[in-house]
Amino acid sequence: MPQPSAPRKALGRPPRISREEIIETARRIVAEQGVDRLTMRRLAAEIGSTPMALYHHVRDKEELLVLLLDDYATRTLRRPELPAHPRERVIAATTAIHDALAACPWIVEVLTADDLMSTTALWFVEQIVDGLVECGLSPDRAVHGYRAIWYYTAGEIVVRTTAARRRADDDSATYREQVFADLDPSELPRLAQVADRWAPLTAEDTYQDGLRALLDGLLAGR
Amino acid sequence: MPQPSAPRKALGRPPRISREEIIETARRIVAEQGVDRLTMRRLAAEIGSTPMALYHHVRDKEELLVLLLDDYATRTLRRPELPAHPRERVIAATTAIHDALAACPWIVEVLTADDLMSTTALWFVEQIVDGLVECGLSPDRAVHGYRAIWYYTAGEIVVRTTAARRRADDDSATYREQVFADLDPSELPRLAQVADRWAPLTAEDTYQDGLRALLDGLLAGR
DNA sequence: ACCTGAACACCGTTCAAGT
DNA sequence: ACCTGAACACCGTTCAAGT
Repeated sequence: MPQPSAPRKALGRPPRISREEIIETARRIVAEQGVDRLTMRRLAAEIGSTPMALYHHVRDKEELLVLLLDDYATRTLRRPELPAHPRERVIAATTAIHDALAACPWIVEVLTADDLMSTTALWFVEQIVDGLVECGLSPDRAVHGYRAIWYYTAGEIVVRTTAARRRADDDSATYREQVFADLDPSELPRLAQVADRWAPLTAEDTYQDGLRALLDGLLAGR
Repeated sequence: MPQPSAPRKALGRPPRISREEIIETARRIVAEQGVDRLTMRRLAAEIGSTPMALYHHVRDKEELLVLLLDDYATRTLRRPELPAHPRERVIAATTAIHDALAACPWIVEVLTADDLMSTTALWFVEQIVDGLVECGLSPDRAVHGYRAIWYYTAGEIVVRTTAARRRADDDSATYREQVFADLDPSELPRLAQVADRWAPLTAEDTYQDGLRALLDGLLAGR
């Protein structure tokens, strides 16, 4: 969401605060205290201004968050050397996005937006769609395939991040333990069977495995 | 999260409001006005009581939301006749959960919780894990497979729901159109190629296709 | 054009007291 | 045991006015 950088007529007051300064400060607050603490009022205070001054530079809090995600993406999403083999290229591009987002838990609030998180990410989407086409999918099926990959990836991040947050707040972990301990083996035999391994099993990072399975399935018989 | 139904000593004041009444009213508010409008204060007003009376029956707003999801699950998740064939059983059980959640957009706030949304859902999880085992996966791999399916499903719901919400607020749709219209075909050729079909393509419901692909991949060569 | 102050219309939750 | 009233410590945003 780049603001127009066309030279503006120097009429009226010179600006005291800039969009850049706002985003920079917001980034610091989020990094130090978490998204929950990022409020327009706190941000204004931190910047040494008033809440309303911010509204002259961003439309509302929603836009601020999108701006922040965009800033994060351009800052951390470096284009990697991608494998020549198209299937591996899809894996590598997807993993790059995944890892960048997963390292940034506050993103969940914004992430759940849509498929288009930032123009910076478009290059990665291009790699994925192109890789799928080179693997033999029609362009239309490649877009659908990209969507499936994105659902899987977004879901993994959202579920894991929220689970981690709960774990920090604690208490609900014990609730799950309780449920699994009380399972009736005659009614839910499989779950009873894996009950005591559930926590470590679901804690394992199987993102790549699932991604490869999904990709295999998308490309099967083509 | 069932409250203990053991008969309580009838000491002190008889309760004026019950947990059931709270959940019932909360459900009505959410149905009529959306989750955003569900506040402790509004709920209390609607119930003809004070905010603080609520805190005698639920720990906090978080718990209220979980209670509400649980209520929704037990109310709408009817166990369907499942196909005998294990692969199709996994599909059917997953789709049942998916459809119930997808019909309930406010869920996203709570859903992103963890893998354990409600004890009512456990039966469906059992069907999925068991189906995967019968398809030849080890119990451990079956749990991982279930997780991958859950990531995909949760992701689809979260992404679609939030996209729909944005569309209602509008304005960001035009932003995406703009981005796709301005694509540089020399830099992002595939995206440029599908740019004008992007909206209809991503609007298509391909949940089942992706799910089947994922399942195929999880079961491939086993 | 850019910023300020005051206000509006809210939140979730705690605390002390009442019945 | 259950409920009330008042208060605490906040929110995002609008509006009218100042420089």
